[in-house]
Amino acid sequence: MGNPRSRPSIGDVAALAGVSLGTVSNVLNHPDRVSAATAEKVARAMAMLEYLPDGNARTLAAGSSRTVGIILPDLANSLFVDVARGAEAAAEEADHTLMIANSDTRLERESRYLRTFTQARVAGILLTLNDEEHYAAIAGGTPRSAPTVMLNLAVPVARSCSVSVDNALGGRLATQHLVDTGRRRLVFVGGPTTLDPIRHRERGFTDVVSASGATHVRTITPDGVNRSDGWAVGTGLVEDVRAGRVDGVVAATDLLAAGIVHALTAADVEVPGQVSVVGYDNNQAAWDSPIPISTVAQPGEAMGRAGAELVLAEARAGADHVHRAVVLEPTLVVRASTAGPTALMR
Amino acid sequence: MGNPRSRPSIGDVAALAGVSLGTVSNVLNHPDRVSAATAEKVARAMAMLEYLPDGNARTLAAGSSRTVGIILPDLANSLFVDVARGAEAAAEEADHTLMIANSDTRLERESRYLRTFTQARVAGILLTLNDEEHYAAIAGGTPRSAPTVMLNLAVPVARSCSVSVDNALGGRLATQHLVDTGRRRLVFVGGPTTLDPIRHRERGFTDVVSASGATHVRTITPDGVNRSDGWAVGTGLVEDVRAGRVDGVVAATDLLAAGIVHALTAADVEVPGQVSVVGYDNNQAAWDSPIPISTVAQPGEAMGRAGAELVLAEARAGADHVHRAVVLEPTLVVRASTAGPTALMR
DNA sequence: TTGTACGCGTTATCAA
DNA sequence: TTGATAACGCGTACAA
Repeated sequence: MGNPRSRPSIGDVAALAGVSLGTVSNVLNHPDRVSAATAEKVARAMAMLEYLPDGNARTLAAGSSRTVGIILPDLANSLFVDVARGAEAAAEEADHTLMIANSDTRLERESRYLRTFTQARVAGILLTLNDEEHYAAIAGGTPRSAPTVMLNLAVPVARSCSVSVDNALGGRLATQHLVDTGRRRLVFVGGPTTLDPIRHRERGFTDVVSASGATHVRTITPDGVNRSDGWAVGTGLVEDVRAGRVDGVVAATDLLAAGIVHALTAADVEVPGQVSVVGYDNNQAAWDSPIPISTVAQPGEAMGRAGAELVLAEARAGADHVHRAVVLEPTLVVRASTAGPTALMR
Repeated sequence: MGNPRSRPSIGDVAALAGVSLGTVSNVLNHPDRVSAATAEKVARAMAMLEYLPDGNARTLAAGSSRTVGIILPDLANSLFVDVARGAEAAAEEADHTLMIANSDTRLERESRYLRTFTQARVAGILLTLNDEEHYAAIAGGTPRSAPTVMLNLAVPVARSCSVSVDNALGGRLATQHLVDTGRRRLVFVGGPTTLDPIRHRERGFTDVVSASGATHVRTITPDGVNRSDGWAVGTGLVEDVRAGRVDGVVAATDLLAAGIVHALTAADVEVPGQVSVVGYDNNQAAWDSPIPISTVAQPGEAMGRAGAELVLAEARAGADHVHRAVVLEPTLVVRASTAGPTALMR
């Protein structure tokens, strides 16, 4: 069994320890069924040979592996790094391993990694999407696979578990904060409307605006949600702010907000003196901005953790599992970009 | 073969297509050995059953998988995200899949994921370390495994391939730039001395200092390399700068540099008017700082790409592979924190 | 408590 | 070109 070039197999261990093959397997998977003495012998043999069980053979025989796969849309976004952290912690506690794949928000890659994880027979898959269309495309075209929970996107609970953040609440939080600090002429800066979370944030915005009697001056929809897009938006807002037509901005992402603030201050508009700006995500971009930006923090780690726990629970439950939709709550983080006019940055 | 609950196997496809099992395998792995007509039949059967080959059985039989594993120390550092990107691109071109694991710089996790990848029989492993001690610990205690290439740390070429960046050159680049712009009283801000790359950066620093006749005022060694550490360092430098004892700072990371600049400007010290500051890594922190920070950019994507190519080459070559050590060159990125005194931020 | 034999889904070899 | 069959390394009933 096993020529010297290949890695030692369970048979080599058995031979060296002078026990049967099944016994070695037992010390690995059912230590209780084996006497302390033999367990010891076997352990020594394994150490001598530097034996490492073959995961593929194991998974093949057992039916599923002790790995959880997570598909992330953007590793450059610290939110998703937090998600990975949380998922990993939960997986680790359940004695599982987390494997991360980066989809770059591209549908083709999302489904490719989904396929890869499925073929690997992972115990569960965490799929992080922020685009409704991608979900629709994926929900249709994928063969039955491991338990999958959707992260960051609320989906019909009939189809799968999901963990999402209440984006409408986040929008309300940001907007209410502006209203509470005396702002009345508000602008919402969004992004591509296919991005589900952003649509919900805008809904929260409009809810508060109408309830509070503030004015929804307008919604601006840049092509993207990055700093450069924000810069363009901010430049376009300069005149409105100077004329007193706008005194508050809710941006759908921190990068957007950072760009807006940058453009505004570059034009000598005072933030928050003349206009307050709130971002979203609590990215590094928010606290790292010349004027630290107030923002809505998403519970990334909690999301990852909840996802991993759900998917593992589903893996255990099997057929009689019922899907659950967990909705987490974002929180407001107040910084200089919305403080009172006196709290200018020094 | 296969009760209705489990996924269809290659046997089910064979039965439905009316061919033998081996033939189905051939259309999958050796399409040339099969007639167009049967290939067509089989393809149709696979589609009907939504057949997906089992990766574990595949690698078990074939000996190794078409997956490359990468162990990253810190997903929050954009450098490593770039590395992952490059590795993924190269893997994809070779028709392989990249799996990412996050070690958080913890030795225990580094070796755990190494074990996981080894058990999974991945085609190759990319191990990103920045601590010499961890390398020593790992080089000793790991059973023979898949081809492994070290990223970010130059190791004896006798032991494995590696892709690293010339940190001494980076240190020279940063320091020479300071000297070229008229700075003479220089401080190096490092970090834990077990961090190999940082030691090399400091060596580059001292090389240029002595060659140029500038003064090495001192080296400061904070506990960590983050923004808060930088803030503390910057605060401590205020008096030295005011007194003209220090006019240039080379920091080992951008976060450090950002903290230093932040502390300095908060104390009304002009950057770069009174003191220039250079960072390292070209992180988001560098261009996102109130005063954008000059820095040394690491070729992260190139590093990942080279690593993946090396590891795949080694996997193909087998026994007669000879290790190679690739050393990449960093580049200087000049921004406001070192521009002439007139180029103050507005 | 320990050993035997079979099955997991695939690849690869060899005949036909 | 196609079909039968022996590995691949391990988990697990079942028998001893």
